[in-house]
Amino acid sequence: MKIFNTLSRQKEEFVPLEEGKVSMYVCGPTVYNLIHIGNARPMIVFDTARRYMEHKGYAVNYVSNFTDVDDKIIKKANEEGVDPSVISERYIEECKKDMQALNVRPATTHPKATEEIGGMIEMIKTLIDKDHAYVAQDGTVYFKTRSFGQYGKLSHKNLDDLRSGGRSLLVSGEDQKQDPLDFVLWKPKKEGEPYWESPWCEGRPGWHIECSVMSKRYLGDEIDIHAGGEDLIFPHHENEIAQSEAANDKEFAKYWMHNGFLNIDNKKMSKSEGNFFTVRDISEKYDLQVLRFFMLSAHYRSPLNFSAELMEAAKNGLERIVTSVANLNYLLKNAADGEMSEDERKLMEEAKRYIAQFDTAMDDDFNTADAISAIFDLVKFANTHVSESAGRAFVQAVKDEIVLLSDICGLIVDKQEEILDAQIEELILERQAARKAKNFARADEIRDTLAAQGIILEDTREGVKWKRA
RNA sequence: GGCGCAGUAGCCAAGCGGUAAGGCGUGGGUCUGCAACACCCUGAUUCACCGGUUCAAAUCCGGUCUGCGCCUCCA
Repeated sequence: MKIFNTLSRQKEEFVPLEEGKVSMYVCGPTVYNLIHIGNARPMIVFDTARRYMEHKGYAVNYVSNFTDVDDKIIKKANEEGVDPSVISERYIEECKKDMQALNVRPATTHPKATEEIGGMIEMIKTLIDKDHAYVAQDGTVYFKTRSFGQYGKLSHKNLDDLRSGGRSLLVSGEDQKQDPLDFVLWKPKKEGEPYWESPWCEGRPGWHIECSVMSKRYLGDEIDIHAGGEDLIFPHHENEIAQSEAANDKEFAKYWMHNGFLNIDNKKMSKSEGNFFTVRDISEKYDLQVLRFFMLSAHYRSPLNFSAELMEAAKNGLERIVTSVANLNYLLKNAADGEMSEDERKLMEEAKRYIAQFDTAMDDDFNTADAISAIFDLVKFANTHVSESAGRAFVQAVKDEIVLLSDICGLIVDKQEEILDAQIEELILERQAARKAKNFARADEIRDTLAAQGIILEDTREGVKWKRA
């Protein structure tokens, strides 16, 4: 399995620190609002990476944090006149709902920044002891960026370029920095802000130190994979590396993975542009499986454009897979028991090729676009070769394959059959009778009535089927 | 200014040295009372443009054009 490592800017063969195990940290959202569809991309793609690695037999320890102390949370809390924890708890719950609807599995651990303050103070102490950090007059603790020789290795920037970047780095309070490149580890509280006691002042942690500490606590000093959006490369991840490696004297993460950005109608999503969508917004119009399918249809490192037309196309594409599985379920009902025939066995051998095709794609830096094309090939195979005459074992085997591959992508394609209420059931029967009597006007009338209720009827060779619109 | 990414059919998107996957859409056909599903056929003599390397290039090198991202909170 190869993974594109931002550190080397190359695909590298994945070799875990410990055989059979993977430790993975994914930077999670700041919970001050409902998550937007851009937040959903890393959740979906790295959840898919995790699922694939588990499919390959790795035990994956997957950690993803919630940043629950931050300016935006405090601002919102002040607006509502409530404690910041009310805001963060609320949006953590909402985020978990969205994740579930996206079929993103919960992490092994979801640490919260506010519950890890002790560890942060410890790490900051260590950094001060090692002379990688210093305390300014007002109690702010800064990381001494130039004390970490490898600073810039992830973002491939050199310190002098950063300095001569043209922009003034002197924001308020910046003048007490020894160097404009230094960044905050701990900052003093302001009036009305939540704060914690520390050896330096009552205050709260800087953003970057959170992830260094939570990663260390739940995964150890050295981890296999650290992931997040590409915008986090600099400064967030660069700073994490500096903090962790300076404090622990070990390589922080072996592989750094970054997903590309999601644009809306070819523009960056932003509230001021009016093209800002939360996951919740999308869920009102689509099953979120469609969003997931859409995001996996391109490579995770490519920029991805979101639009209504593209969602429609994704919806239809996913539908093709779901329909195929529904057909197989239908065939399963009346299929004959017994061993696979010789022909079926041969066909199954052929079908195995698609699994190999899928694995090859995923092994190549999680090429989900290619992997999904393998699922489509399998669907075509099923639609062509599995018919009423097929035996149960064969139908089941083909279905299992489609479901397995879809499941690795986190796509639910085997829809549980619902029980229709008696009234609808009766209408369907009445329609059948009408059709038999060639009373098509009545038959169509019933079909329209049910369609208005969101139930679509299809008369197939094998009988009447229905599905939800 | 620094660093980086992208440009493949109407749309989306793989391929990254061996002669263009897949999906959506369009049009035609088979099936069907009709519709839907499904299946078959329909699509780039060509991969932004110009040069170069090579037996061979969408794939490598150089240049041009266009779009985009990061360098500040941001997935």
